[in-house]
Amino acid sequence: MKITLKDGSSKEYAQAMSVIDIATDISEGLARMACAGEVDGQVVDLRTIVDKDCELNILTFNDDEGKKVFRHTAAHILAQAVKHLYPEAKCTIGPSIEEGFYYDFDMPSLSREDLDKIEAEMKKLVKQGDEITTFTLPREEAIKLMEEKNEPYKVELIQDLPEDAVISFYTQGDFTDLCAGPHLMNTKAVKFFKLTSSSGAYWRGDSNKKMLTRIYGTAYTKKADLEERLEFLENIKLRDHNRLGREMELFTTVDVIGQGLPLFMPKGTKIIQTLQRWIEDLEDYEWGYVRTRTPLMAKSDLYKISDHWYHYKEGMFLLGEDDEDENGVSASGKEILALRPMTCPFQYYVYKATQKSYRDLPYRMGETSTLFRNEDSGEMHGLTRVRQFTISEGHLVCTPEQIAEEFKGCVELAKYCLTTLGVEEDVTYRMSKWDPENSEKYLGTAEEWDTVQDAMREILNEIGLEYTEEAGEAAFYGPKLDIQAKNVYGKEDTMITIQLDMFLAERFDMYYIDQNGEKKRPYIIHRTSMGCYERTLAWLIEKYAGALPTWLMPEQVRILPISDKYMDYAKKVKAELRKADVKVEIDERAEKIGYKIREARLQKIPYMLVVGANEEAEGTVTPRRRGEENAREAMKLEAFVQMITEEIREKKHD
RNA sequence: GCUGGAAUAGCUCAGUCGGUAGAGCACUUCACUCGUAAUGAAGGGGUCGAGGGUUCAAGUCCCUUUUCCAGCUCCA
Repeated sequence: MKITLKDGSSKEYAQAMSVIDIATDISEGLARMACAGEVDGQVVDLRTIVDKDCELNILTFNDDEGKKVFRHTAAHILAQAVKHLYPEAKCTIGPSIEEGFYYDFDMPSLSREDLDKIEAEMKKLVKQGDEITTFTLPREEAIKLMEEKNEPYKVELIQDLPEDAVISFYTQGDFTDLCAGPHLMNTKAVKFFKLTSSSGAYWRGDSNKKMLTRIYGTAYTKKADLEERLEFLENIKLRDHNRLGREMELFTTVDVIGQGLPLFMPKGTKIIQTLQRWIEDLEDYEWGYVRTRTPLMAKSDLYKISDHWYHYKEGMFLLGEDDEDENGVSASGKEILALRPMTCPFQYYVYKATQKSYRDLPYRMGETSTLFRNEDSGEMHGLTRVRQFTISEGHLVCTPEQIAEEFKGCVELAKYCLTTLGVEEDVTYRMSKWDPENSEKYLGTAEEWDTVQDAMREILNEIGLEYTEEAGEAAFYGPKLDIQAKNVYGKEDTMITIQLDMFLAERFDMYYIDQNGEKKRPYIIHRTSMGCYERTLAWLIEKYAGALPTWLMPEQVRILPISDKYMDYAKKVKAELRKADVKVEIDERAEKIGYKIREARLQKIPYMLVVGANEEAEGTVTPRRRGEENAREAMKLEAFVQMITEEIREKKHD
């Protein structure tokens, strides 16, 4: 193989390479494509064979960096193809993303047919195989070049670059783009790609700016990898909770009821009830919580004390007139009520209702709390983003000395919940900090925020948690530890949150009496143990493709009599299982056994019990476990009852 | 809120040039009483999301609107 350097010299390597791969010339900050690939069927990482003297750092597609370069080049080919077919289109930006790339254009929106045409043009360009070259220009000349090419967005991008920035361009054939690089050496490498979709996207991610047309695509070095990816995208639709949850009759929506207001059907309700009973008992009997039950609405006065009225009014549903004066009184003289978007101030008044001593602390309040948030119409999604939802809400009021220990307890409880549900491997931890650039969005001063954020960081480090830090994600009253999970499409949501609140205790004048008989300000932790039930159910459906662990299933066992001659025995089996609190039904219909089995399988029932002459004669059942249908062995009814009750009690999952 | 797509029986979908609304599954009834992924027959079921317009005539064309979907923005 041959690698050409910027100065024109080249190096020959002994291996004969067949697949195109990537190299980056670090010393010049430029990218070059080299030939790499397979030797005796093995993918070779070129770093292992490159002569150090040539100062080449070779990236392959196995590196994240290599994937980025490869797909970023695919984005440029897309832009070139779009300019060929739509000369009026204006280029903006086109980065690589996880498993693909996109490019935003100022142009009219596109249909699938349009995407197919663009794809065909891209294939032509790839086949043509233009060399990709680069050059740099001083600022003024760079602006001039983009003005000549009538690319106003590029001009804006250059103007926003630092004065002393080196402004680089990449050219392939008749297309030149402002770009920091690096890129492949030649377009012919990007053989296997697919434009997956197009949609709108705001220029610079700002909803006040123009809506552009974004084209998404994905690209791979191997045909098999591309096909595998496309198949994966097809298959995840089958796990999508929004589709599966409706198919399984867990929930539905009704247009006259409204957006973001799902209706739980009997099966979905049963699952949530099981989760809720588990969480409430866990908190109360193992973690020392007391339970509260507080109103779903309150006068605006309450939210003014908490400051929600000023920070979050847009997100609240107001009852009554909404043309209220500064005192929250409407033109008609009626007081404004608002549905609650959170539980905090309600539980604070439970705390305040009786005088607390340091001996009462920590005071841990739990509530299965329904909240209302007026999300914008385009934001709702299935069960993960709704306007009314129910969370395992809680507030822990403690002394300064207790705060670290209590915070750790909350993390431990959250982890226990995740582990029990079998999803602890699927989450990431994020410390959500305030944004000093936007301090008006938050209560308090920079010093106060630094103090409490340092305190949280110290606790997290003591626990040994792996976490990222992100500015601008905090609540207005304090920093959060957010436990994040991705849905099947890769979108991230907060599943659990644990927050330090350093301001509201003072606003609500909460205190306790310390050892010296003096009033002291407590600290408060806001937290959820398993977050929002709607979102958790969505997550579990996608995690288990609808086949939830037995303990959560609304129907755990279905008895399938061969014919109604065995109905009496079926009823006896059912009674035994009911006695053991197993959720069990009999399929009493006069259908053939094969038909009943088919239906039970489609409904992902954990256990089917086929009962006929043999079972009746011997007092046995023949359990057919979900997913292991071919393993069928008769066992005594008592043995089955014991087995399944143990599985349910221990909340086993696959 | 923004961009685009969609909405026809309970569900999944077909419906050509504007000319009497269809299939499969599901449901009901009857027969069958069955051993591990669909027994057979018959029947019922529709203001074609809603409102308006064009037309002799609208599921089909136009406008408005609601909901759902994919993204963007937002997520205190």
